[in-house]
Amino acid sequence: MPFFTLTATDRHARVGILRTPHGDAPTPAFMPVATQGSVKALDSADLRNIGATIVLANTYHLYLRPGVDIVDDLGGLHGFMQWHGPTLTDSGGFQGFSLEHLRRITEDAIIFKSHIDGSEHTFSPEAAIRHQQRLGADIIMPLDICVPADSDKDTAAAAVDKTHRWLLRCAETHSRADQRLFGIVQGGMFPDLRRKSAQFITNFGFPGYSIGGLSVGESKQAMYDTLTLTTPMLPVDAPRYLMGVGSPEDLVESVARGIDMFDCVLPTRIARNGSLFVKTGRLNITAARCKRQYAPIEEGCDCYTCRTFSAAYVHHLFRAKELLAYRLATIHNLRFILRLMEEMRAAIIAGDFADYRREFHSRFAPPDERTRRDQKQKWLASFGRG
RNA sequence: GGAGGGAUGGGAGAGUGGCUAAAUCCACCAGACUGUAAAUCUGGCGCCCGACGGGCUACGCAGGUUCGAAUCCUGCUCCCUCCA
Repeated sequence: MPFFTLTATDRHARVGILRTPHGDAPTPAFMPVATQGSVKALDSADLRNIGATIVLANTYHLYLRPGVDIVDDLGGLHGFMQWHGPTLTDSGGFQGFSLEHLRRITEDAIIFKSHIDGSEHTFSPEAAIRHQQRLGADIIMPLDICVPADSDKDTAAAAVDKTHRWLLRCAETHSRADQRLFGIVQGGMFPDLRRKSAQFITNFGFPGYSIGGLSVGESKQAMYDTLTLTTPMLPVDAPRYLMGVGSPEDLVESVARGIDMFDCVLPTRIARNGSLFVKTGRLNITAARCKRQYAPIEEGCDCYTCRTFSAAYVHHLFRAKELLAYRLATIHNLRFILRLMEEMRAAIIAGDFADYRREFHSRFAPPDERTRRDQKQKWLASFGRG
């Protein structure tokens, strides 16, 4: 059986199936993020119950703690976290971006100063692959270089070239036939760089293609434009994975542009901070108006939280800082996203994805983009990074 | 009965003549979070106004000193500790 099969298309939007040694995952697929071997606040039974089919973990974090040898000893990621479905690991490339001030990049590797204890760790392309082979995920990523959205063209071009050189080294090191190594397209917001990257990478015939370097500070329009341009350059018969994306509106827009796989911390992170997805947008559950909302968070939602508890209860749990708040909120947000994926797949199969997309945007209001940008800056500043 | 100490904004608690509508923390109100250094962060938080400025009322109560008082003085009320 092939690794990936397309089963339906509706203009650019696609439905398919991903086959791995640990089971299948229908696409478009959303992968909840289990950075350190756990989708924060949930266990694998919860994941199964909300309909997750494939999850993502992070090589850098698991390498630092507990160490890939321990994960390996316990049967790899699957045995370690007792999730027996499909898995994917990120290489640590993104930490070269998110932990910018804790690393330096040479021709050979990304050299990190551990965010845990300050110790130094060299992530070469080869090491990133070796570690991922021990973690044992079904799909693995090459070590790439991700640059901020406002990078100038020289910076973005240099990152693309190095990503390409590293990709070859990763492919050379990669030896486990049961793990699929994807290629990653970079290129910042520059159409010609994206084109160049897509051409280079597709030349080598990877089983799947990731689009990296998006959702790194650019406007939504810039991201959508880059996707519109990049996706058609990738082979139709391989899965396209948009890395790190995940707001409901972005998922819909990306599926419309032909993306098959996603991962994002947004649903789980904002859940822990009391922001919950509902039909019309986001609901801050800690808001005073929820104190006496005896109805569920979202009427008609099929998640465990909404089937069982009132919004007032979840509101109370957050106010009281009860740990259950994080689990119930995470279950709700992930279920919202996974249901969104299910609905999109159904709409594509039915051939009315355009209607679904229109209907979605007519009711779902994302946060104001200016506010997002301003708040994000302040957030980074609070970390001592501007 | 005697000797001390104390009363500050919703709570705790700084502040002992102007830089104080009053630190800080909590609570409260609102917002943000996109391949997770994130159960985090950012604002707001006396009242009023034609508001990136202005006015009014405020630090137990009542007076007083001073150009100016939460801060000094007098009296009162209440609270706490110790001694009898």
